[in-house]
Amino acid sequence: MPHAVTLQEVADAAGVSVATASRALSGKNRVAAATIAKVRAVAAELGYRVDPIARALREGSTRIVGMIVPVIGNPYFAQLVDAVEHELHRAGFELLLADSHGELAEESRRLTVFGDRKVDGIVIVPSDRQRSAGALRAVGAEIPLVQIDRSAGVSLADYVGVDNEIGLGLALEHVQERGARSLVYVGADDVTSSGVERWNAFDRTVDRETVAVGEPFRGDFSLATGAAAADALVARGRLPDAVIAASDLIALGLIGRLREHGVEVPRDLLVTGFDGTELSQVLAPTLTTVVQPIEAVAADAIGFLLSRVAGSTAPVRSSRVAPTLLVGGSTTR
Amino acid sequence: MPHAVTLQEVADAAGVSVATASRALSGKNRVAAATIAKVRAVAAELGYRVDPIARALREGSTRIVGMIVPVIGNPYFAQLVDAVEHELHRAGFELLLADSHGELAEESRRLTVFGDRKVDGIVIVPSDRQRSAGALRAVGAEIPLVQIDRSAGVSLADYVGVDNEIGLGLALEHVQERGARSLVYVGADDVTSSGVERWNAFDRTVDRETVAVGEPFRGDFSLATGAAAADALVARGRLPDAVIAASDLIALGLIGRLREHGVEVPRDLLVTGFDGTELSQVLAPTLTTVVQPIEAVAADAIGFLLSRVAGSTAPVRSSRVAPTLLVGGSTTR
DNA sequence: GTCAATAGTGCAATCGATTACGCAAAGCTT
DNA sequence: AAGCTTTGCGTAATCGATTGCACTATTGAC
Repeated sequence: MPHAVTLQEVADAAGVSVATASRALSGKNRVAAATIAKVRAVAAELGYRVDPIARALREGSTRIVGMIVPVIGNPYFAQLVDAVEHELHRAGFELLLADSHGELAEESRRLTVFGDRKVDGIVIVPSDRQRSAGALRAVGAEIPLVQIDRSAGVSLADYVGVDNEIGLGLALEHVQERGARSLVYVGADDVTSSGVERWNAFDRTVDRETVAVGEPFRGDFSLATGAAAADALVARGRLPDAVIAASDLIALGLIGRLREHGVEVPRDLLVTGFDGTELSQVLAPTLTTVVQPIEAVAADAIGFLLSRVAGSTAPVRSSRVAPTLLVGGSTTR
Repeated sequence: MPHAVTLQEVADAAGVSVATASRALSGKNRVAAATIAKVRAVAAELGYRVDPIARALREGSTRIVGMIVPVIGNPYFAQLVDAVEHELHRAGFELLLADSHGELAEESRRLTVFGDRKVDGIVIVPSDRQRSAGALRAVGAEIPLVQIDRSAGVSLADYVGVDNEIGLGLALEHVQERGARSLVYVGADDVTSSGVERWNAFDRTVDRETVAVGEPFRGDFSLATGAAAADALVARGRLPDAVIAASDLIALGLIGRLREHGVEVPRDLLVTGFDGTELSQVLAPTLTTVVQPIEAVAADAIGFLLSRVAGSTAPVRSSRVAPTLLVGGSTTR
């Protein structure tokens, strides 16, 4: 094994002390121009690269950011991880990933490990709107932390997410324009902030004077919830004109199961999704869905995070990114 | 900030030296039983936890494993990451994740970073069957490395993946049983090992005496390839009895786009997938697909990797896990 | 009761980089 | 030319844990 080059070796080869070599490379203190050139040349020739571990020990900074998502298997989160990773790499940070599987205990354990490992910052999609707060507050007091997509309290730490009110509004407006006079909401329960917000947005925005609103169906954000909702709708007998789903997975699960019951979308029923995952745009019918600008959300979140990492003590910020509506086949007959 | 407890503080509180404290906690050298008890009690009370960075500097081991996947957005890889992460956590390792986006340069850059960061091991899905080998060999000489799902040469480093020959065989046999007399293969190009292996398996296994084999369509493993293949098939005019797709995403993209052309699966055409992603089992029609035992693959791979981390110098191993066939609606009329 | 073996512990080096401090040489002021 | 400032660089401490070596105290053998 070609034994990694140390700063000491560079210093020796350049005929200076390690201290000078370090300064020459960082350029942070006064060093003669000639010395800088010499040291840099030698370092390049020897292929010197700083040992991130030694630096981390000394500096207390690892240039690693930890991220916790509830389910990496959900394509929306996969895309989010991808976007976050991209932003971090641009800024020279690595991504330490953990999956909480939606479990509070696991989430809190991972947070502790991140603390021990001295990550420079944490990006988290809190698993529980209320009960995640404790662990977040504790860790957030020590390490810059940004909540993304979901929140456990916007006063707790910086937050970036989509504006669910706008999103639901777009979906509602659209199906009403397409003539839907009876609606059912299929979404997630009150455990997550997105679950609450989307339901509230629907509940407050829908105009009960002009449309009939059926009993909502609420589970989680998965395909399975969509499928279960389909069964329930069919069992109820009369189908609504449209279903507003709180995620693309729910919508896809719903459409798929409805088809098994002989119910075709959009022929018998309109459906809208939420997220704008790639997936929703290739299957048939393509989904009319509220598109989250994932890249923008990730960029904002990492922006917040890195400004904190750089020492900003600005008051807690909360950013809501506006989604757009993408009209597909699921509401077009 | 509650200032992390150091070993020095534990030692002071217990009235021993740091050396003894360290030995008492690790239990690796002879220390009086009473001292061990005392130190452990004090450590627990103070909430001491070793600083992984200091330990890493001293030991040269980080208890971090790096993983590189081509596209985290592909649900199959998302599930693979999930399974790998699970196995690693069980063994007390953290996961540093990077996405190569299928680019060789990016892949090699991430490998270098992993080396610098002194990860204890690397799990990689090589992006290129041939051209990934160089970087893999270089890094693999220094750090335990296991290839998973795809390979850049099974003699290069340990490898664990599905047995594509068996998988394709299952799919072929199944559609023939269902009466298909003409087939088209839709898969990935020769850049990846899976692309090559699945095509070869198809090509060698299919019995050209009893079935007509149409011109294959090859792209990558994405939805888009499936959609493009659908366009091509329709453009050709006569549809085959069945399409054997090399991934679930391809199959789903294909089915979706075919439907837009008015071609229904399985009514007009049978389709089989490959991977057994959760997704493929909820949409309608559910997919007949070759199910990869992802957990088993991940467990084997991490088993190989950790035995190397522990110092094994056994000859390079290669493990093929047998897939099974899950029959769904896409081949059932 | 002497000597060797061994258990238990502390001192100090080590991993590799960063940086406070101090010293010598050079430059500047009056 | 004496005094002061500035420049450039080396010495050594530091981050926190692990461990080789040395030293003392205890135990056992004969």
